[in-house]
Amino acid sequence: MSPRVTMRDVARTVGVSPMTVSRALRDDETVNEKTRHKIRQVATDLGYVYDTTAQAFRTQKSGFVAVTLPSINNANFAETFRGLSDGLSASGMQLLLGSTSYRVEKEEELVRQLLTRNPEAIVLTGGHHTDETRALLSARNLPVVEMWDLPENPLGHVIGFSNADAMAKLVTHLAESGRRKLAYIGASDLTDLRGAERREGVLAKAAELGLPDVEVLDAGPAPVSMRHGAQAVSELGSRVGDFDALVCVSDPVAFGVLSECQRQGLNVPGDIAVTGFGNFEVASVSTPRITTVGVTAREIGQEVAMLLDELFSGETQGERRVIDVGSRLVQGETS
Amino acid sequence: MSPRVTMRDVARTVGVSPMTVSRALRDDETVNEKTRHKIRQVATDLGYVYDTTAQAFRTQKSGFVAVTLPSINNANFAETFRGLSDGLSASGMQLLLGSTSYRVEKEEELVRQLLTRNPEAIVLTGGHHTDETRALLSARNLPVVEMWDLPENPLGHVIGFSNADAMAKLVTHLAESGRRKLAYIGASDLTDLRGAERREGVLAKAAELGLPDVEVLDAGPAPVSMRHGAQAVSELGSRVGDFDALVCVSDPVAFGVLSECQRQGLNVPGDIAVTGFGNFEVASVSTPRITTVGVTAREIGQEVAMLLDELFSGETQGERRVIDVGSRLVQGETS
DNA sequence: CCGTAACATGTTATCGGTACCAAGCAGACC
DNA sequence: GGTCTGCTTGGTACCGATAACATGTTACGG
Repeated sequence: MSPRVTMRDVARTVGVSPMTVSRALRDDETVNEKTRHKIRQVATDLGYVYDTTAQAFRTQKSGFVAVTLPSINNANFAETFRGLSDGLSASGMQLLLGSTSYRVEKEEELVRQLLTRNPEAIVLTGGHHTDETRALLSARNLPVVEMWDLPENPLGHVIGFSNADAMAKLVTHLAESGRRKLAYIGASDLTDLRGAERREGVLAKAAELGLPDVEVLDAGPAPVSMRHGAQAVSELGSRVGDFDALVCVSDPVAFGVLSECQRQGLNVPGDIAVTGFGNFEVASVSTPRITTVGVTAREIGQEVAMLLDELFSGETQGERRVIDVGSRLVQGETS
Repeated sequence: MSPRVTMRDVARTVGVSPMTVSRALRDDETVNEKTRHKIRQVATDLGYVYDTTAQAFRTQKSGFVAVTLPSINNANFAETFRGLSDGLSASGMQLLLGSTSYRVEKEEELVRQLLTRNPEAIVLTGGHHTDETRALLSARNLPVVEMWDLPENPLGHVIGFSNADAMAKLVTHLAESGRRKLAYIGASDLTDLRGAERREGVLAKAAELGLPDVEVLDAGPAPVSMRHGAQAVSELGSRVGDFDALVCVSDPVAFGVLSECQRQGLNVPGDIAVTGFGNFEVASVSTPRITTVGVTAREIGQEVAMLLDELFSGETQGERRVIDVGSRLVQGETS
């Protein structure tokens, strides 16, 4: 195998020093324009490929931003990732993506692994982490951003919203529309901590408004999706008549619920209301459209990107930023 | 800022050479077990974090596998990514993800960028690439895998299926059910080349079966999703009555189409059939369930991972692998 | 007691860029 | 002419790990 072409080779061919080649390829304007041109030309001709690994090593700047998502297969997180990716592409940063499967221990392992790549910043989804994760991150002098949540005890910057508040808006809306007997459908276990916050938000607001106790229906372990929503209703059988509103942890679950209700001949919203979370595309396209809470998934990613850009360009000096992007009720036709 | 802790520091503290530390941390069994233990202990105590960048540089092995996807916000590609990610995690490889937005020029730029990170393999979605991309890849001695397609002129290994064949199965099924007048709904432009293959598959099979000409309806530029399907039907207005089957480029589009049909009071499948592609969750949960073609998104990723594992472990010697994972008709209730 | 093997550890050079400092050279100005 | 300034280029060391080779140490049979 022929050894790789390096700057040295380019330099020798052009008749300059490697240093000049390095400068030319990074568009350093102190290099004479003709020289720069020639160097670029020769580099292309020789099939030279810049070695970012070497650069990262020498400069101690990896050009990486580490990102952890609970799941990549979730339209909202994917949108956030896209917003982040697009927003950062200008600055030349590469995203290093890892998926935690909604589990903090997995997150810890992932963070440990990602840190060995020397990221210049790390973006975590959610505000729940193991102590070890917290320790690992605070031991380093590394910008940390938590998103999709408003943690009480943030590790660094925060760009998120309150899951509990968002659900409270829905419950209030349902109560105002005369719904009384609510059921909550979401993941059973405590692995999905954002889901747990939503559930608590529902229970708290219902209690505050003096509604009867909300029944919590188990849709199985996280991540729950359309089929789990459908199944939950199916398992409920005739007991579905006990409720006049089904509050779901997410739009996909709500869609599954809606679909199964339709299959059973129930009238939504006549017989029963259904609500979701996240303003996924399916909520606005289904018939009837699903009442949900809109969160600005894409913008969260963009905001994070903007914040990181500022940090990298040195405009911002460390002061902790906490941005609540909020959420808004999106009234559909299912309530 | 305190300078980072390196192997040298660990070595000094333990009283051995850096080489021994290196060996110990990589679980080299030639290192005495007590020594190994002590080194690990000290490394933890000092807060040492292994520097993969330095390792990658020294060994000229990045530990990266580069992956390009048309879109991350697509359940099927996300599943493939997950399969790949899970399958490779054992081998310690990190995925470097890039999104092409369904454009080959974007892919070229991405490939160029990814190559500077010295990936040990590259996985591309689809079989269409610019000449420059092909040149870049063949200039390197790098395993290349193309997936989600069966390209005529593959760059390396292939794990995919025929998009045209898949659609042909649907058309055959529709024809056998007595449907005659088909419309195809998909992206208009030629950016989504997989979509284009599907369209051609539909047109070819319809012609072969002697069906009337298939009308191609424009759902806008790629990527098209639920809302575009709904909109296409909406724009069609009363002309929807001209058709007895709507063949859609993907399940999300089909769902949008189905939903809008329901909104207009059409009976699916009584008045008109609707079909999708990809066997997305929405197809199996919607009411009625959507007839579609199942592709094994997850398994494609797993297959790629297995292939790469073999390549990395040196079991396989270069011979080009072409795996057709096929596709299968999934009959729903919309046809 | 010696040679040899098996095991454990150390030494040196190196991967490909680039920070830092030095220096050559042309033109301007006194 | 001498000096100074600005522009352009070069030399050297180094980032942190590890491959390749060398060395030291112990065990054991003859």
